[in-house]
Amino acid sequence: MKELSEGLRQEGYRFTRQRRIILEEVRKQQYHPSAKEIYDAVKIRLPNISLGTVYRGLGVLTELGLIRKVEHGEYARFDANLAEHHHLICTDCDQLLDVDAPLSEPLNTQQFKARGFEVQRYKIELYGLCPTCATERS
Amino acid sequence: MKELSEGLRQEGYRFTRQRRIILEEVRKQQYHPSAKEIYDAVKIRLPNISLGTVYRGLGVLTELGLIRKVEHGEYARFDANLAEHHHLICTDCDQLLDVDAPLSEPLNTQQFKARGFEVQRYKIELYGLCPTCATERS
DNA sequence: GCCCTATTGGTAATAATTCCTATTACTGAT
DNA sequence: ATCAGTAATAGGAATTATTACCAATAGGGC
Repeated sequence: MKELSEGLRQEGYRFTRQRRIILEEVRKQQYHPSAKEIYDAVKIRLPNISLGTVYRGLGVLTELGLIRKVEHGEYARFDANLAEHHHLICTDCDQLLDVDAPLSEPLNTQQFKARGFEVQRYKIELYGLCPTCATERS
Repeated sequence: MKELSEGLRQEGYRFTRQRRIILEEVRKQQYHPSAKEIYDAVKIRLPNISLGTVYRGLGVLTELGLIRKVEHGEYARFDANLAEHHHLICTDCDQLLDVDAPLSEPLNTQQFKARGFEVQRYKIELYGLCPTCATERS
């Protein structure tokens, strides 16, 4: 949690019990929890926490780079897995899955510089069949 | 418009004046209009059209592949530019811009097959500085 | 033109996210 | 340790994009 308390202080934020527990709970989740799901999990430990605090906390954690926000579909999801990975959205069952593998050929971000874009990071979303649905089709 | 009328019929949809004009107006827009902006533009030509019809029309057009839906930020945006291109979200001014260039090295989608994923298409979102903001920084 | 059914318009409902305000709790300095 | 100043919180209400609903209308195959 040192990265949290120091990260917060560096940006002028405060290290609060709520934010610590929000981060802990996001890290416990396996599958891209929504703000509401995180709220429910945190609420067990902090029964008085409000949904607004969770939203604000998630925003701060995202800003600090301690979690990732995945915007897809009707609500945002959060992800504490910071290793390079991409997301597959199954066009059959509509699930969001991790593809835990870096690209075999990393994307050359320099190529966009010629057009004036300075790329800092990128996100790849793959659409197709997840392993389960792909098997069922064959 | 033949691709629209035939595409619609193929899927059991009907070719209506509303859908035709929605497509025409999306094609007129340069910068990823929102559903509301399309609604406003269509409303000039069809003053009685309802927002729900525009949403439904955009959904059908997206399903037929005649337009693309770009989900980012607080609302969805639509794009009639079907040429391969990617999107840059400027981390400074928060604008969504087209990067009208295919990748110098196309993404190898076969690499995911080994993990059981059958990739049909993919979307790359670049985050960084747009030409305007990049210039202002230097 | 007739009939069947998808579509429309208008409105109400839904749901994610943000906003507002009084209260509480850190923080840094004394 | 106490105090003052400031930022964060809880709780609820407000906002807003998107969907759902339903009676009336209009494609389009015959």
